[in-house]
Amino acid sequence: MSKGGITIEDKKERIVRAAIDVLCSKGLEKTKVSDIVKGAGIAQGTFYLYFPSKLAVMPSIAEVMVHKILDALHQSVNLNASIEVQLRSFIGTVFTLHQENREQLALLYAGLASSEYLKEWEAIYAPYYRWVTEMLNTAQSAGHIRDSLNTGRTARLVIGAIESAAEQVFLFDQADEGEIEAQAEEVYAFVAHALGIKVL
Amino acid sequence: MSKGGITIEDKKERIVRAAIDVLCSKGLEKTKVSDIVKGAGIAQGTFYLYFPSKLAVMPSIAEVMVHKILDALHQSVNLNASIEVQLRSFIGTVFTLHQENREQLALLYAGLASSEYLKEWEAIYAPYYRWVTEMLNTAQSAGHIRDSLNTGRTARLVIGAIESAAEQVFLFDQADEGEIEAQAEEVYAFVAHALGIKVL
DNA sequence: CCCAAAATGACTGAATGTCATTCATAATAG
DNA sequence: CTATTATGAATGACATTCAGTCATTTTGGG
Repeated sequence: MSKGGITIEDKKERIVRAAIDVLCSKGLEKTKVSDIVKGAGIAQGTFYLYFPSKLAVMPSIAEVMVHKILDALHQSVNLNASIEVQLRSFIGTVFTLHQENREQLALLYAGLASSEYLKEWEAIYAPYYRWVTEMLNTAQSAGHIRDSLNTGRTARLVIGAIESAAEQVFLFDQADEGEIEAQAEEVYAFVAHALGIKVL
Repeated sequence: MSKGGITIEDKKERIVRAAIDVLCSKGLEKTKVSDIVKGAGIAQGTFYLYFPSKLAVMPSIAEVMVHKILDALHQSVNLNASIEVQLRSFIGTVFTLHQENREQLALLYAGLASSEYLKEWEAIYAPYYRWVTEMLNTAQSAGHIRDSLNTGRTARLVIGAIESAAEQVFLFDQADEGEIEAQAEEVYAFVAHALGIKVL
């Protein structure tokens, strides 16, 4: 606010935070820019100094979410463990994240899909894809998964499969614990076979 | 327009058709209800006799798209062929459809994801899931795919994997022919292994 | 150095224009 | 004549814009 340049109070960040808050509680359609600026404690016009339109916040929100996912994965997936164990924690983590952030994630898909922001998805997801590709590379070098797969392409397929499975359980059904567990187990078997995991 | 009850000119259908047209060319945000009614040749207010809001057309559009997908699949996938051949035509068909209707499909994801219509996805996709489940059931009974998989759950995973692969090629990249072919081949291998297809 | 004067640009919020939605009325049909 | 369906102008809600405000920084004359 004053002193030595520390508290520059990044407005953009505050807007994104407020946007996530409001959007999650009111949904995409019912969220007014006036709600967001109220949450961020700024004036209506200020919003437009940082984003050209209401929807333009979406890519920033997406980045925050991908960060969250990667953080969680870094923490829970032990890259030195066997590929089976890694895959299980991967799936568990994604499922937990979807359970805890279903609104945010639903929001994300809606917002990014809308409008012209689809293209940005690729860039935003890039670090996620890279991380999984790396994981597959290691496993492949070690001879734990089939040689015939292309790790880059397959990373996307793995992510797609696991995320769509998680979405289905948490977004559409209000599934009970057993249902969730069964779905997680099914994805595990599906992906494990797809990767051609070799039991040693 | 008059005669014996034949040309009742289903307004609802005309609205949906017009909506698909306009939405595809202008995108979700830039499409005005006035554009849709102009395309359908009706008055502004008439729209609201058939749909409670602009977004409410989305589920109807989704139904049309799922119909289109199922029609194409019925036509191209020979249920008497081996599961390998069925899977290949399945993938080919989905890829072709995504190539030819990328705007419609992008639109669809955006529109359904928006707002409260997410829940309807399940119902709209049901026949699609059922069809794939049936395909897997047959293959499983014949011992062509692994016994351990649950066909219902796996049907969703298969659809998810194939569709997300197709989206990625056509929505984000403007991939060349070779890239598309490579992606299709990779999904085939992925799903074939996932299903545990047994070579006879 | 010191202090006005001038420049800067982040910030504001009322004003504007664009739609989605509604509603009083008209047309049509049974 | 009544019920149903259709109309399109009127309404109100909002996203976006813009003419200013104000704190801070820069300038240059003493």
